[in-house]
Amino acid sequence: MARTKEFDPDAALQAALELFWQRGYEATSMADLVERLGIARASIYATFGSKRELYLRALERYCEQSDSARLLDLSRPGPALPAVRALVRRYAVTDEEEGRRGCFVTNTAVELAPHDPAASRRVEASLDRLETLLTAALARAAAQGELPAGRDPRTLARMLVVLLQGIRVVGKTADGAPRARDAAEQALALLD
Amino acid sequence: MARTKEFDPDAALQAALELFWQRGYEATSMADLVERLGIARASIYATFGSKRELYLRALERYCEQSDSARLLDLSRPGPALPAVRALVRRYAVTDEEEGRRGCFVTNTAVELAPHDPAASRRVEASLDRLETLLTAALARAAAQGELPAGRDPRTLARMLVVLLQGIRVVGKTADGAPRARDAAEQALALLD
DNA sequence: CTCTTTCTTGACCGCTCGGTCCAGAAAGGG
DNA sequence: CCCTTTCTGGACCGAGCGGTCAAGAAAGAG
Repeated sequence: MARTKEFDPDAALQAALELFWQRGYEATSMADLVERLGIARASIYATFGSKRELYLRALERYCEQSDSARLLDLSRPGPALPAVRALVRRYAVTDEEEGRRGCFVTNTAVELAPHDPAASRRVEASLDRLETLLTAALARAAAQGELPAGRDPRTLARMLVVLLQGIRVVGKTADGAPRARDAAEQALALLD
Repeated sequence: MARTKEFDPDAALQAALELFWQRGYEATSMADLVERLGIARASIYATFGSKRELYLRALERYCEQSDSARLLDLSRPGPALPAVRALVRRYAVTDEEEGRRGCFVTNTAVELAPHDPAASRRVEASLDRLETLLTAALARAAAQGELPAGRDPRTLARMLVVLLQGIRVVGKTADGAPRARDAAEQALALLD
């Protein structure tokens, strides 16, 4: 009935996600996006509405991707504690470029959440989701006798969630890696 | 010999600090600063050079202020562990406005450090300083028998530094407070 | 008082920002 | 094949950006 889109909106969203993730919201201009996505300005607006809406869509996509990846990591049958440990350690060991980029949710929490309710809600949802997944894994660990007595899965999960956010912050600086690694190992000592 | 300044550069810097702290670098315009500082645009440029230099000066000032406050907190003679605990807890319990503002160093780490070497260096210096202060306090605690055997003060300090950064991140969202509180208490369990 | 020097003020600069518009291209239904 | 509909590309928009400048006001030295 009418002309079809020439570009793949999903690929465009992914490209936008990567740019916003790397540079943040304010520091990314529409001109940057036009260049990176390889499509015209008007097509971006026709497809995504506005810069802010595009950002929020990208954030949503990021959350979906990392949520499903973490669900996979933490829900494998068998021992639960090693999976938790592995996840925390993976946050702690990153190369410098990865560290500079950090976590898109963390970045959004700091840059936009304080004055953007929609962004804040998504950040909150993402943290909740991670906390829930970790709590479930730790509860499973407790049920399987992997956890010392007297540890509360939810409280432990909260500590880990907060610690992971901190790791993404200190990872932004040049020599953040050793700090992050030590911090992760020390926190994991609470699981022994 | 010549006309004297009519405004107090120190007060102006403090006002700029508060504005940058609240809104971040990119989201604060020179027009905002002119309005808030109550002095003319050109006077700001004559005194501080550029928006970026003003920001870095404000950051430096913030670091000096919080460093000396924390030095006072952590260097009081007597038991060292309660001071550490109190500091961590003070990070964890904040009202909503304080939470939204967060920590200026954390904010800078996320927004500017990845692409501004000068900002990155200052963030790093501030984290180093906090780590050093905490390490010293924990070493003192260990020497006074307040700490369980087998705990390394530096590693513990790194864990706390990272955790505090995380607290400042989750505090940005609406219901971050309970998460932060639980996380702090759980982490402090490592000091028992 | 006058001269020199610095500070203050607000108009002004070129540029980039996010966002819109329109003319033309392309695709499918009749 | 043509007509309707949507998409594309780029020129274009007003607003706001960071930064500069020139003219006048004020203060101390002589």
